[in-house]
Amino acid sequence: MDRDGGPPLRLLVVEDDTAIAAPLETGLRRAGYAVERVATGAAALAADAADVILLDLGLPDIDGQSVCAELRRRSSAIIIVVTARSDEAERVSALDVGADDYVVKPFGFAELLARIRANLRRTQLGTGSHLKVGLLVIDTRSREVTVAGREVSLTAKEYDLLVCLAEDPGRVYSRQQILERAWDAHWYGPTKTLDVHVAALRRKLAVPSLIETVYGVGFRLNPDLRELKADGAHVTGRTGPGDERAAEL
Amino acid sequence: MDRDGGPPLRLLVVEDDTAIAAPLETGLRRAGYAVERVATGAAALAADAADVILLDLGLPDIDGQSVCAELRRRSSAIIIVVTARSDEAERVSALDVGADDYVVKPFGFAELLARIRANLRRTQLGTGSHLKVGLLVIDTRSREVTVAGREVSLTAKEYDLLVCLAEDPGRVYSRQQILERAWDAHWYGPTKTLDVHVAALRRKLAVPSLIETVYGVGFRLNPDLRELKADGAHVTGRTGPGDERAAEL
DNA sequence: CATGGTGGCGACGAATGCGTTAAGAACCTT
DNA sequence: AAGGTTCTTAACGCATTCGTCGCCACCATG
Repeated sequence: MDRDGGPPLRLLVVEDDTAIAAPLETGLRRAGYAVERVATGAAALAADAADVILLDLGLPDIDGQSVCAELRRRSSAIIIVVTARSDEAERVSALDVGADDYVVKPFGFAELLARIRANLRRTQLGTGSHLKVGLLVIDTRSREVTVAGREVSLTAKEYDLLVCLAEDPGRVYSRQQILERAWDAHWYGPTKTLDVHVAALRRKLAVPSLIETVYGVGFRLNPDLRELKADGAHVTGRTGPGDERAAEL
Repeated sequence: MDRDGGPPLRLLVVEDDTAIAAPLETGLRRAGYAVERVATGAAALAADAADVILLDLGLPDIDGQSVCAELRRRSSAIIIVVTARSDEAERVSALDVGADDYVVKPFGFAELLARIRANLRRTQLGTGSHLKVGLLVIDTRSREVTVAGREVSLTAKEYDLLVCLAEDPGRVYSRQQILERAWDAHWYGPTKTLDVHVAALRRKLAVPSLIETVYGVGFRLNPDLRELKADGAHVTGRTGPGDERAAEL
């Protein structure tokens, strides 16, 4: 959890509500970050350079989106915006103007740490704002997605869903986990809508085996798909049903 | 919950009702956690650092939310609050001050374990993604299972069952225990279905001695099976021509 | 060695999970 | 307000998995 070696990463918290900011600050400090905190957009823009910026979009002075855009203009820091539950539009537009990621209130502290780490990992790997999984390339800045070089245009939900899976290729996510990440933090209700979106995604990506179904569990992104096979076949890959033949190899 | 040979995760239970805490404690211990238990908020704040904190909000001394906030201030542990069904407001505010998740009373033990695991997975603290027992390797991230390097594809129940046994190799689990963990917290019906699944597992794993039967008690995973011995028996190793049990369902 | 209790496993119907299509609801744009 | 997207829900058919039953093999007593 603490990354040892090297100077501590500088983290800027932009949050006006002290009740939220205070525990956040100490928690992040504990996790090994050098934390600075400001309460307004103006102060954020005046603050020292940071490696990671945690930006609440509901600020008292300047509207969050402008702050985000301006911060991006001045620095290449990782910007993670914090949004209220319902505000999908705001979230998307923040991402459009340069945020790298978002967390939805109320968010768990552990989740926040995980998101920070995930983004750090990505940028330190030199992949910048790109998420690559075999044939699939996701530009998280522009929200552009290409499969085998061909660009695909996705809706907001489709994109979120895909990014969620792409953040850890090969890992199996339950429906609940996906819904919590790409829909709402504590989704409660039917999960059928997810299937419909998965179907839409598969159709658009045009490589059916990219998103695999793990029967009775959930979905995962196929990490081993390095080239376009003429696999006209439909449906799923791995964990096939009663596939005893796996025993001989 | 063996995280690649790392030390056991430390788990703190904050609960004043002994009738609830005691079984919880033993159950969690059995699941591989190093459990400490305290009965008051004050004691919780004084306790040693933990990786996971299970916090009942209805404490006798300090109000739960303050304890939660203070715990978060001091540690980046995963905090899971326990609330009564009705108390949604309290639950939400606990999440606001830093809790990572919640479970609602009355909760099933299996659900609790699942919640804990889910959060560990999320934080990648629990990246003990590999469960190794001799020939057997379980990747809990991708749910891939290999025996002596051969990949085996399992159904959801088979996988759960295997993981349950693999979490403490060598330990003998009663049928009831296994059913409660891999099926549902309160299973009262016949236990015959378990036998059928064990049979399926043995067939798929193709190493019959991996899952051992303890007559009159239950099952256990054989922890001492370090290599594939081609001892006399024609059942192991390569899928022989006459061995239709491993080759066909 | 007979006997009752226990475990192994094939088979089959029931239950569940999944993919798809289509229709309504909510949203954004014009 | 109309026309377009996008999201959600319902419905249906198919595929897979699960739980039960039945039969036989095995074990532990006396």
